[in-house]
Amino acid sequence: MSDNERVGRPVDHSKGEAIFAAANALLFRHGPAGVSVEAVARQAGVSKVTIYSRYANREALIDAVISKQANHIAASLSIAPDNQNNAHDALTAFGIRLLTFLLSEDHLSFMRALRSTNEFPVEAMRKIFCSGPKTTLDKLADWMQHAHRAGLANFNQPEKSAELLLGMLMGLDIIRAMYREPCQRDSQNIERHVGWIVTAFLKLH
Amino acid sequence: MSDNERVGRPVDHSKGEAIFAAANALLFRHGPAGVSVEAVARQAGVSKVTIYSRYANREALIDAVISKQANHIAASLSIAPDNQNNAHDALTAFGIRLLTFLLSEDHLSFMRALRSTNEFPVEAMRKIFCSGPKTTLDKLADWMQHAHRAGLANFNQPEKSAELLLGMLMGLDIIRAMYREPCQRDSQNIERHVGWIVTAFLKLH
DNA sequence: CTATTATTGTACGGGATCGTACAGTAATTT
DNA sequence: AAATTACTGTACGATCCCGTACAATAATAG
Repeated sequence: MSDNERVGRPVDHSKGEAIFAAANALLFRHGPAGVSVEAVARQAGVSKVTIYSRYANREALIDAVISKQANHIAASLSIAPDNQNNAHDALTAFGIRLLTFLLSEDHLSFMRALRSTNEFPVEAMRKIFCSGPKTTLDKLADWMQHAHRAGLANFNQPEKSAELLLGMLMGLDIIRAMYREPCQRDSQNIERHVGWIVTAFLKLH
Repeated sequence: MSDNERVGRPVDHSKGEAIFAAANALLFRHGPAGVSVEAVARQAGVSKVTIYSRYANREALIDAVISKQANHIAASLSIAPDNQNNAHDALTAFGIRLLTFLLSEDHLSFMRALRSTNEFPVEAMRKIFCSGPKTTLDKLADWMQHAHRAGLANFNQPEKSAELLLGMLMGLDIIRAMYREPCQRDSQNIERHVGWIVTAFLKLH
């Protein structure tokens, strides 16, 4: 609507997408240091000015990429509050989804792209944490509280139990990812592992 | 000895220490990107040439800092293979030491300093991983194997059990550290947490 | 003192990047 | 066609950094 009302050459949205895609690829392949405006322009087949017409500066561009990915992660990780018949099955399904995602190239790249202090301010990191791991933890704790009231298991400390289960599921895999150790788990391995962990976890409750 | 045999102005070792300390501080405060040779020289109160007389180039300087810290970490984390009377006490002591270290400013700074792909090559990251988490895991697994043979508990899959315990102990704390969430645990909290975890862990064996 | 080595300060060439400027070209509305 | 907006390519100033060179100074051994 406002597009058709305006005169002059219309904005080429494919350029915007190319810019974002290029920044995304560069960030995940080479980290923030690799996201130079000139490299993005080169890879996107776009002029530098076009980038600056969409983002105030380099930092805003990187923030946009990180932010989008964080939202994507948040959307990917949740446990359905409805599936409350069988604790073992529900937690197993959740665990498989969780580990599959955590060990996916997408997520590993994202983790590697995250840098420390000065590249990304504490505030931005916290935002990502809240929309990622924090949300997952909270939703899992909620689910456990409901399951507890439904008499499914003895989750009388849902927050602690939720964190315990997450820790048990992840083991050292997150640390391996941090240090870029090659991932050892295929999907079958994940299923076996999650099954074992959930069984042990429920034995404690 | 070789110092006294040589003629000419002797090397001022305090300069070397100042350079290392400055590089260390800059790396942990601002990450690799903040370790410019000029900044190190400035902060160490030393000329750039003096730095280049000790390190071949910027990368060698950063490598030295990382390497030293990795060795320090490796030395800090081990479970004594002798304490095999009481599994609960031994594992609790180990867990407290582990968490205390993992949540220490030293280690958190180190983690934050570790960056992704291109700043540090995969090879360097692997070296750090092996001398850090890998060693800890292996030593714990060894301990469990001995404990199993001694009839202390049913650790018939020591590697899996060791990783499980580590995951249970860490929970989401490592992830919180990654995202620079403020650490919530004081020493009392750590003791309570570890006690609870070890009790649960042993209940499974 | 002399020879020798360590260290400093300044300066330089080479490179990369950021963000902007400018003139020209492309696409669209009126 | 005229006006308007989007986009390109090149170039530029500013900044930062690396690694080296050079002359001068400091500290030691003989």
